[in-house]
Amino acid sequence: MSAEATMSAEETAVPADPGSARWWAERSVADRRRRPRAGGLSTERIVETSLEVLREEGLEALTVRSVAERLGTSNASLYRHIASRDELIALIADHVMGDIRLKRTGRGWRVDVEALMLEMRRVILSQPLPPSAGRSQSGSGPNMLRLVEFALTLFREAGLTDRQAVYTTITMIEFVGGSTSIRRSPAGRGSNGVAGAAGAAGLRQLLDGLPADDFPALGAAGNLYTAASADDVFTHGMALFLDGVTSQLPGSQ
Amino acid sequence: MSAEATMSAEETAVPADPGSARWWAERSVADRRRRPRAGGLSTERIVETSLEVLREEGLEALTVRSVAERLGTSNASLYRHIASRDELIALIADHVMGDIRLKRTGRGWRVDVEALMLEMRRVILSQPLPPSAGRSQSGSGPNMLRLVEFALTLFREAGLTDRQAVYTTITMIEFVGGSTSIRRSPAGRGSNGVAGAAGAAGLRQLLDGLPADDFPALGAAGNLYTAASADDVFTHGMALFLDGVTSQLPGSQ
DNA sequence: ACCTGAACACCGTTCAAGT
DNA sequence: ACCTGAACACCGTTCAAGT
Repeated sequence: MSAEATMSAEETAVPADPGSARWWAERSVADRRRRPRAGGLSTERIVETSLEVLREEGLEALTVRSVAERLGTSNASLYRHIASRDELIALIADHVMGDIRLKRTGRGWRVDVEALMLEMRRVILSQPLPPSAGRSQSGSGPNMLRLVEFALTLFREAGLTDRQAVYTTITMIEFVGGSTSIRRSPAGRGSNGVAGAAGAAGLRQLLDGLPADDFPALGAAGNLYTAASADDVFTHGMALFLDGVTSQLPGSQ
Repeated sequence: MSAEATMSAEETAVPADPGSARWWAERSVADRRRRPRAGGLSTERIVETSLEVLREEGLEALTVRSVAERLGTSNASLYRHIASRDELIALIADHVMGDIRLKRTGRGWRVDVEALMLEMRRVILSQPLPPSAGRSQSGSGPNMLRLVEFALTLFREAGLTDRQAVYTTITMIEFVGGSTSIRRSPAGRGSNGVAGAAGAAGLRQLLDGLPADDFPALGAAGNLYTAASADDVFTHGMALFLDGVTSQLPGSQ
């Protein structure tokens, strides 16, 4: 009864944060009572066009105005389908996650989880939205739920308890998200190919300016720190994670 | 020689991305030739005032204009100390990391690393900048380098090779960063206390709307997924990480 | 019912002109 | 050398008025 009161209050209360679970829930309800016209605007067309803008001009150029212009309408028209720019970004963030392919190899949970993590990383890095912009807003979208369902299945079959499977799934998503958002050398639009090299040179320059006495470990391992590639670090971190999961399985003494 | 050419070219080439290693390096050079006046503006005063704005009104209210007004100067004056709003955010992001206390317990590497991770999480969550905004721009700042030095020391003393210590340190930072930026139920400024409860209710509502046949695992573990607290998930993920590190130590067969 | 021109209330950033 | 008024070129969002 009090649960029901909570449910119905959600419609009228403070508007839900774009990308939050409640926002996705309310949006799917609102979508059902929508009656689209042929040839008219639609959320999908808006998202598709937004991706074009992002790919060609980057996040800062993604304005309600630029998307409307590309669609040949007034910017005010978009507000019939999205309530704010933040909602647009939330929709894009989950839409892009739809590119993640979920498949079993038949060679055991560890191989499958590893493949899933690599696939997540590939999609997050190749998508035109900066990882930092999309991540916090995509966690509860339909495509992410699909991924959660898949990961839960893998971990349960591996032998984890339901509770362990849930926690491990969330941890996996957080880890992949974290490892894709830091350290992409010069993030953003002005991406000339020199990115990686410039990043390493800048780091070298930074370490050289440090007082050696205060940073003995960085002095000793600095070259490795400078040279560490994001791919290698991810591979290492993924192994740590998988080893950790293995140590939680019933069989492992 | 070609290395020297690279170094000197960096001053004149494309401006460095705020928060990137090169940006921090160039900034520390520029800072040395600055000659501040008594009672005048300074980067520190600007950062301090920005934190006030953030604490009281949130990220969207943090404008060059609002900071200038609070300082009693023209907004144009800030551009003598920062080149853009993004630079301001990068400075804030690292400044806040200075609150992270680095200390040894004397009870072994695992206890120390665990304390460090909890301390990072505490500071990142209590700082007024949304984790997603600060993270990608703080990785190479002076306070983060201090933390890297400390973590490298712990992992080297634990028995990891320099290469393993470097990769493990980066992985740790990425993991803590990732786990703090997803799933803070309704991120942002409108934070009333009901945050967590509303987030759980929204998630419940979302799962209830799912076709049960397509989501068997979520159907079975849905309650656990809805109820999982961010703290518990972090504790679990941290254990996975530490178990993974343990399995890489020389002693572990 | 849908769409949109025009306006509102802002932004970040620049620069010529002041002290 | 430092500071700043005023302007430039934008934003997201709203809403009355149209079809």
